[in-house]
Amino acid sequence: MTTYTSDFLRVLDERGLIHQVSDPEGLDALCRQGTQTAYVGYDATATSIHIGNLISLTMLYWFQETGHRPITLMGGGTSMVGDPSFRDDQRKLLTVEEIATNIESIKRVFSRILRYGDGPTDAIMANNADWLLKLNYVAFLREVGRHFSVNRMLSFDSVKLRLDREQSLSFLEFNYMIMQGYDFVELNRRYGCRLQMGGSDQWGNIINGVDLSHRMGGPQLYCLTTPLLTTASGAKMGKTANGAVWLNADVFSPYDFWQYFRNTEDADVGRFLKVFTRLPLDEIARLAALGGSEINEAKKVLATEITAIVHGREAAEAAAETARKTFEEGALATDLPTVAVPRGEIEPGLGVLSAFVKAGLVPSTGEARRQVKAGGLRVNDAVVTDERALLGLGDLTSDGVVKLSFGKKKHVLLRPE
RNA sequence: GGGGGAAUGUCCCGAGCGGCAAAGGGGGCGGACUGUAAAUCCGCUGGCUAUGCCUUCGUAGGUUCGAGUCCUACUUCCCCCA
Repeated sequence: MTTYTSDFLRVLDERGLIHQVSDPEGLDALCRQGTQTAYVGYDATATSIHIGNLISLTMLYWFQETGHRPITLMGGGTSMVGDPSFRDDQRKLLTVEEIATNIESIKRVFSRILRYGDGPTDAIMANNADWLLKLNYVAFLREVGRHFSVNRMLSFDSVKLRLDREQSLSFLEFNYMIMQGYDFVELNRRYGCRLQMGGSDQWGNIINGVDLSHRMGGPQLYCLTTPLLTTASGAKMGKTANGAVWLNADVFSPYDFWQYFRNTEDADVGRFLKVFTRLPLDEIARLAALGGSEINEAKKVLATEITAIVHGREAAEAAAETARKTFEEGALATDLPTVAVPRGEIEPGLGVLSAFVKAGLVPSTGEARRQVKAGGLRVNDAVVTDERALLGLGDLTSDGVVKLSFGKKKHVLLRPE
């Protein structure tokens, strides 16, 4: 299947967002028959979703753009269990309160990307806690559980890792795929949802839902997954020294977010532009073709466009400007990430090592000490050579801050107050 | 049901005669070179109020001056027999 005739699948295909489709012809035909409904499920296991999730969210965006109705499903119920897919250990169990907090926090990003409301193609926010938590155990087993074969469940790649690693897979977690399968059927009943999308690691879970619908006498459902994004040198995307690249500004600043994409490898620029931004394909082709150091221009466009989608145009421009001042002019950009320090701590002299820890640039004074030896720390652009040096009010620049740098790229301003 | 084996540095894999903060990789971070890229080379890769102190080898006890290393029980997993 190489040529799609529906707007939706054509766009996804052109942008390299399709990894696998359960029935390409069938889905293509369906998408041409007026407004359809599709969903993506999001775990509530953290206070924010990350760039891995941004891809599926982008698919929902294109789904809506091409005249359909997207559903974002919050895993209020499934997060009580935890998805064991491709994990080598059990997740820690979340409390009901943690899940509720996470959902509230996660929701904020969705409304930037999708248009919610009551219109025919307005997005719907659903929560599987609404039906999963009410289920009666035995009734559920008889109605749904009987359609699942344990033999088959054990054959899924998603649990292989766990089994091969000789780690226990609890019955609790084993139920996850059943719940997710049931979600699909339930969303079909409630909203006529016919398609579930997700990352390629969700294929098994989604297919279970497609299967379950069959067995329960429901309509034909479809599954579409995106490729797992890796960088050209093979690393998984979205990991930094400090953890994942989150979409919520309070856990991962727009500036850091912009920087993350600014540092994209040359070989990835074209692909990332297609996957993450909404720029026209001919414009992307032009940018990706830039050679040598000119490709840096394309990286800036990439960074600004994605940041604008997630954090808004204004925040994106600000991040770009801060970066320009810092890296291209070598000037002090006053809106670099800033950490406030009580005046009382600086006045008597604050140890350089603990200053870097306070700024969040290094995790411990031990690490700071090592970095001094390696020449990786700088105060106001001067390399720190003495680990016992003290920072005082005399180190404040004319802007009243101290600029701390870790490596060439990470900068934080310390502001006494 | 019986017998044998495994679990190591809270990223992963993996050595480890009773003196061990524990070999070696991978990954990650920093430096050099560059273009805030890749590749390459070099260094680092438990914590701290630091010539010392504290916490780490599945969990809990025990033997010992001293235990990752020996003993006992437990947990999880693998293999063989039934």
